[in-house]
Amino acid sequence: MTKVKNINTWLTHLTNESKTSISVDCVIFGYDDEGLKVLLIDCNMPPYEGKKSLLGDLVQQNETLEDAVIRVLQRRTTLTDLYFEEVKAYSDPNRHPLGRVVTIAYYSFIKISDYKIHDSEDKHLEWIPINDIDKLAFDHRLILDESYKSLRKKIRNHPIGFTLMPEKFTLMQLQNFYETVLQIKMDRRNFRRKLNSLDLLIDLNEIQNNVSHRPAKLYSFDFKKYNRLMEIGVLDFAI
Amino acid sequence: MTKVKNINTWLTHLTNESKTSISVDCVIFGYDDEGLKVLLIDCNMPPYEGKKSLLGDLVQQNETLEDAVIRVLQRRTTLTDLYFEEVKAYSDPNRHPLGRVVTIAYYSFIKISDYKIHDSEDKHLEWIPINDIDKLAFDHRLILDESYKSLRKKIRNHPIGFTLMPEKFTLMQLQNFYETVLQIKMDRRNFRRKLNSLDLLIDLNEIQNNVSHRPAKLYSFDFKKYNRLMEIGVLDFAI
DNA sequence: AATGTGTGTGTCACTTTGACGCAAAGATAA
DNA sequence: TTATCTTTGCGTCAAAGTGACACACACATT
Repeated sequence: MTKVKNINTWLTHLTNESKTSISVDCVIFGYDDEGLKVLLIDCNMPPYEGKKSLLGDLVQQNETLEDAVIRVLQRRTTLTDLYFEEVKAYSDPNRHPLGRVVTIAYYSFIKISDYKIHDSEDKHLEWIPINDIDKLAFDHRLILDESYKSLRKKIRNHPIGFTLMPEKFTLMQLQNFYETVLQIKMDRRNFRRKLNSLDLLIDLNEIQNNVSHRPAKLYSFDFKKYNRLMEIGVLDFAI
Repeated sequence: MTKVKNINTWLTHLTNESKTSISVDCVIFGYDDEGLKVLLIDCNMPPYEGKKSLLGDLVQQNETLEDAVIRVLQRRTTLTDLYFEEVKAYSDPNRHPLGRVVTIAYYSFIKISDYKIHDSEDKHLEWIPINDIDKLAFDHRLILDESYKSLRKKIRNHPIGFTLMPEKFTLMQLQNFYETVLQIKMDRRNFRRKLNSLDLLIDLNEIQNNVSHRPAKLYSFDFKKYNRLMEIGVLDFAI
């Protein structure tokens, strides 16, 4: 009987030769009234000098990948309730000039105003509008593209968008958000009908003021109701 | 200016201390007329003696994760056109008794009849019906559950199912497949209408014979048309 | 008082979905 | 030969959802 070497069956020792470095890379999407942006950092590493890259770091021995992601995300933010999703692992042996580094990509999505960048130490850190991004260092352009695709899919079925709105928002602000992120146009009346049928918006009985046109009504999102419906599994959230 | 240590910005050397072992684990789903099964192997590793585990292996220095998956899948099969999907990375520092092993989980889905198991050397390898699986070694039960969830989602929007049918199949065989995998009941007439509206089945103008009831018509799947429609991006595949 | 600008609303035609019953085809048993 | 069994194949109806589309209103500005 041929002994099939397999890490899940027989005892094997883990040799150093087969160990590799693991990193996490985060596509940090940000939203503000200017649109959708991604947080990028200057990369000084040959041969990618002058290019920008995603934020990431090596995973330490005693932490999970998620721990590492939280570390990367929290280094420059005061956010505690961080949202992130795993996208994919990238493992081309030549993807990193320092040697073999397998990276797991994640994306996050935050309100730009909640993200405090300490200018003095982070001159090289910048929010770049998604449509202005050209080539990136490493395979980060690929990672970005696949993450963005993943985000667009996710956002239609999960209320991520609402966490990025101000506490009180108008329906037009919300629609702009979806149009910007999804890069599509939506019909105003149909959008409103859809949102109405979800029945997850709270009409605050307030209106905008100081706008030079008919003021819009303000709403907030009913997170409580959303969570309740999700728990009992009765929610068809789709925008 | 505080230098932010970051693998994507400044040169750092990759120390051995931060390197870890990486493995891939494959949830190999199989389908035959008895239903949906998973290929499992006996695990002799303390403390999991007597339990079963997924198939997996360590990732070698010069291969991608996908290479490793193909290696694991092809060890016991003659299949060449392997389908697999990445599910998620599992990185709990204590998930493996041999030491730290980060694993990336994949699932595959094949026709059981296409999978040749060499009995003599693989007595410990077995197809287990999905509903008969109890606890597994390591965190493999969790991996299985999340993979199965992922598969159920995928299968409604991708024609994976058709590759698991015999070349010629009846609509009832196809419906059974979806009912088995999704673990739901479907209305026969509505199912047929749906399939018909997709317009991807070829009516072979043949019927079953030697069945003790009205013989069903035989169909095959129009992979050519499917691929053509996918390329031009005009296909709303949903079952 | 007129203008500009974004807000708020309803309808119609079309498609999709879920629920549902009955006759036909072949094999088998009486 | 006939009756019975089992599975196939088909159509309709009501309900819900989708996409397209136009006009009056409210506020600020001039």
